[in-house]
Amino acid sequence: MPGTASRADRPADRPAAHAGSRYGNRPTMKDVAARAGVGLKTVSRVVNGEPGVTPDTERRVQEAIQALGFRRNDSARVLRKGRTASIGLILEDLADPFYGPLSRAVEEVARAHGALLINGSSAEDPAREQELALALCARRVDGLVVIPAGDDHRYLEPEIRAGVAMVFVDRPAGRIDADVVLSDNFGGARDGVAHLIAHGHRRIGFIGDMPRIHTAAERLRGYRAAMEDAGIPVAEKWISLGATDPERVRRAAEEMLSGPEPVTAVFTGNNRVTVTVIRVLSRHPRPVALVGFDDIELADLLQPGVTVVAQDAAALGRTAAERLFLQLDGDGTHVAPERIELPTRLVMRGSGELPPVE
Amino acid sequence: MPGTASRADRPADRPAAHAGSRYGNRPTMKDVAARAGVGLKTVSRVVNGEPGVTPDTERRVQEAIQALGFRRNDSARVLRKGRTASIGLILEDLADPFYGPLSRAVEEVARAHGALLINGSSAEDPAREQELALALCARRVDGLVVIPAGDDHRYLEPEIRAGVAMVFVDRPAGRIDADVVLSDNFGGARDGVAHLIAHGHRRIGFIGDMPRIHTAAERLRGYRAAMEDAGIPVAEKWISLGATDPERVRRAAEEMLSGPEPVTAVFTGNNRVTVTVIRVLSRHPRPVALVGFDDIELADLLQPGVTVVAQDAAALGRTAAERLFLQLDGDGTHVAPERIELPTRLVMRGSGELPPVE
DNA sequence: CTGAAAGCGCTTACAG
DNA sequence: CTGAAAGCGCTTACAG
Repeated sequence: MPGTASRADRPADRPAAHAGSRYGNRPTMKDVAARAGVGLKTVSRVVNGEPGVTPDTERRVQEAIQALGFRRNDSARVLRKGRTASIGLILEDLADPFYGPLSRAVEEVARAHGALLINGSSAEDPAREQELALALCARRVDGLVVIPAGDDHRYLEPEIRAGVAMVFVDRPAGRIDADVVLSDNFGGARDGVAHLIAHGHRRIGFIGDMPRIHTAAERLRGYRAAMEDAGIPVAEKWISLGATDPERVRRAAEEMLSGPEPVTAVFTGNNRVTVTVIRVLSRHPRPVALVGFDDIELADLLQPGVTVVAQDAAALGRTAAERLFLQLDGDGTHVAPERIELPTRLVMRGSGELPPVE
Repeated sequence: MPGTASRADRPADRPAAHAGSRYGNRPTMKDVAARAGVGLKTVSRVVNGEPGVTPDTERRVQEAIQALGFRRNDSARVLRKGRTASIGLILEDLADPFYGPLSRAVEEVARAHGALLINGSSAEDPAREQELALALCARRVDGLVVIPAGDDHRYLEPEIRAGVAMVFVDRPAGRIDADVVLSDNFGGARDGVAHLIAHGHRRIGFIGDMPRIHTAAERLRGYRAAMEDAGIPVAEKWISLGATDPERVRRAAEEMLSGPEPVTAVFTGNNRVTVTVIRVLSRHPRPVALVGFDDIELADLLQPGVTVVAQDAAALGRTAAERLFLQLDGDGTHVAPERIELPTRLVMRGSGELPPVE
């Protein structure tokens, strides 16, 4: 007899499980209900641990679930419930050691709130950031943690109005009012450069990232402030901004280290720049002092140890994610956007304490 | 007049957007259809760029989309279409520099196939791995790339039967037949240890991860093979396996470096162990040779440079993800599980070429 | 070229 | 304690 009890709703000629078919052919609550001889709602109650099911009924449903290998389709559930229990994280590059701990911290907070994390790398491309962010919104993530690549986020306004929680980290949002969690880039850089000045340097180079990146601009501002505080006029040839690829950085470093009045110290604007400059300095004939923004692994074991302005990537991620869930878990009263700034820490290891050598 | 044209289906007293409500109150295709004065299917056609809509109709629909700020709910779309265009990646710890590039590589392949990536850290806990994997299956990811924490993956069999693509990376699947992408852990370790032997060492220590982890066991096997090939009997006190936390590793290293017949060289079983051992050796009175499994940043700048057996984390991720989409994009013919092994590379930088010092 | 009806797999709001 | 009906926001399969 065609159309058995358990699969009455499925034609016998339904294609077998294979790539391209609907989820193989997974059993649904309807299948479980048919097999257990109960209603759909009863299965739902058992699956979700809701009360009001007799032990005997429950047992029959559980047996059917086991026999069929049923697993609730959370994707369907979500459509009905409204919340997807997932958040998105858009960062520059998952492979960058700075973002690993940040990402992990966001994940831990999400996990504590029962949410999954969807990760995406913008590759520092504003168009790709936007594409990713909107794709995640289309998937209806509950919230988005964004490390901005672009400087105009008005494209997210409709999403925010629609109720998507949003927090920007590491760099502020562009042209919209939103929660932001930053390191004290200005203060950290100023302290790092002041540290070099305190050790007798006056010709200090600054090699940073592209100036359109907020952190790069802020750190440069810190450099200028420290120099100005010390009454040292800055020669523009001491400053080099641009991509952080090794070739560009190498050339920049070699240039400011040569000529009649070379710099005696360098302040590097982020971890990738620091690594390349360390390589250049290791082959340089005379000692040059170095302070780098961002900590790097093994910095303490180099000769000399690398002095850095360290920021706490995990704390940035954690703070941002907590802020996100604050928006999400609120009672509906609007949470006013805030700007949270985390302190940096000067870690002295030797390279920043070298005296100037002419 | 209550119930205007555009929102005829929404009661006037519908709660305003706030946390907890359904997606704020996003417009749906139905809203767009009402506003444009067309049918639902026409909106669907325009949104999905399907043919068969007159320019004039299309314009009206586009205007309604703009005015309402409509964005298609991909989560609903997915329910109907079957494929979610998302894959999951379960790894040990996103913050570990080894997994960053691997994860990024998986993301790039996913992106090329139009899929999003959901990341989860197992924290080396089999229970957490299972919880995560099943949660992702409940979300109906199309496929799963798993770096196993546990050694029994039979719990995934129903999911595989249901059509979820699955590839294991870095470590093999436990007790199920599935695609696996590995580095040549045995061969790499054997070569690394043979390299130390070739430089005159006989008392060589091995400090590795917990033996239940496949990579740790394989690398130890490589160590033993190299020693046996050279006819060197291994003293068990030269071998230390366990957690990779700095304290444990430090004690293990100090122990085998002390006593009447200390080791003259150490082979370290992964990047975290290597870093700690470098710290120990930097304070040790006499030079000790070192070869580490996994490359580490700045290894070339240390004194001496650190010789390593490098594996290509990005290639592992890329290969695994490509294999996953091979399963997914297939024509339905079953793809037989394969075991793919990627070569490692011995990178000589100095520490592995030090002669034995008694 | 266009649209009404049915359905994806669940939950909600009710009614018994 | 239990279940039939309606609905979440889309797409599919048809019919005009």
